[in-house]
Amino acid sequence: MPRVSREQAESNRAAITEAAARLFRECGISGVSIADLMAAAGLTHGGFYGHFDSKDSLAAEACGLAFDRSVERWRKRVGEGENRVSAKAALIDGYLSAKSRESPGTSCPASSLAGDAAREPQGSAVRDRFASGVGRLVAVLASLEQSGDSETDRQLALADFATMVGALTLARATAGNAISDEILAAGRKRLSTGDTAATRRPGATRRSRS
Amino acid sequence: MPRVSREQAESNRAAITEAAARLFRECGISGVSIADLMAAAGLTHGGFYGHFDSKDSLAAEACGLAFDRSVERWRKRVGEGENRVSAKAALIDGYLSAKSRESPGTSCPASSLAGDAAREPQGSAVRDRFASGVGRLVAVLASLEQSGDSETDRQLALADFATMVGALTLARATAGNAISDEILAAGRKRLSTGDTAATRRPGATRRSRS
DNA sequence: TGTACATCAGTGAACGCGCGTTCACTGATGTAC
DNA sequence: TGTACATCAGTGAACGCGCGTTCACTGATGTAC
Repeated sequence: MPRVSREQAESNRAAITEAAARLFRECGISGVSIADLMAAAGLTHGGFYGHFDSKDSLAAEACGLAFDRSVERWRKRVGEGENRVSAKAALIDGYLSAKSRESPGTSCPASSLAGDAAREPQGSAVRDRFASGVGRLVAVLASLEQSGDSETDRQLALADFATMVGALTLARATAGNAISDEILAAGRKRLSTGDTAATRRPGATRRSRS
Repeated sequence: MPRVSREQAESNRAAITEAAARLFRECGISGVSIADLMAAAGLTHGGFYGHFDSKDSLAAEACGLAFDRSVERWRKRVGEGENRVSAKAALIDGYLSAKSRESPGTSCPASSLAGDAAREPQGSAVRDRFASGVGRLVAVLASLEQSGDSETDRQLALADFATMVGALTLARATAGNAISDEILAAGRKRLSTGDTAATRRPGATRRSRS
């Protein structure tokens, strides 16, 4: 049955990358074997090196693909929002949801792959894709801020993104424990109302907002 | 040379756990072998099962130990602060520092082990220790809030902690790229000034604070 | 206190297993005429 | 358009390696008298 059309081969390659983008996010890069990956794409393991130089090289491509998809989805949601505030609220509520917590394979790679990326050697392809992906997601978030100053917008977006990634990551690591839902809720509240310790310090007046 | 005093054996066991608490945070649980661990404790790999039932069982103990140390350090810093505000500022500045980013082996396990914990099966000992550790760190943070309402204090602490963990995790995953420092700085600013998009929305008045 | 012996902490070889990677092979695809 | 042949995508066995775990062994420690 071997020797397949060039078109089919290209589609097989894409299927491997797609499977990798999902499985690496679900199980970690070292948690998935080449055989697992190929089986998920409907192939046997031997053909792998006809498509990729190494597992690492696939990991970099899969990481890039996962970020591409996330950026794409964020942009789409932003386009659907009535205004920046509601678009941002939709993004945050989707991000910090139980559904998102339970589907690491299809949700934000900045959360599901951060641990893997942190342990890749500096200068590795996976790390490069990761950093670039984070930058692109932050840029989408920054486009929704309205401080009037682009530097401030970026700082706000970076802090918001850190809260989103931290809350989702911790919620996943504690799933099954009551604190997991609490973390998601606290993250949503922080990002929608802006409540922080500083705005809550005694003597500070709380502003109501629409 | 074998057969060592009971006292020495106990100290060897402690050395293995200490090494594991450091190496697991640095390299991930699956990134360190039993032989690595034992060598780091000055022993050979064969003696491992005289001390622990399995690698998993050691991982749980090491995870617990790492959190114990973090909680201890946080409490100590809190005790040293002149007041709650300055204690919290010291905690945050230490947490979101380049030094902390570069020393995952001795800093907060909530950041360095979150990815590992998320991929452990639910109900596993490692996950239990992780969730319990997160709860204890959040409790220390909550004791520094002063909203006047303990439920609110807890929510503020959970959101702050998510920001801290997210910023440190992302900073580690992007270390070597300019965005890494930006993330740490944005996290520090958010947690010290309370700036969020909501407090920055046009028309919102910023309060100055001491 | 001193002696004789049982215990058991640590050693290092060995186990089975799964991994990333390689390779000889197959036979449908693509191409040259 | 049809034929003959070279190409090469995919197969499955095999490779070397490192892993978690087991085990027979050693000899200092701890204990019973």
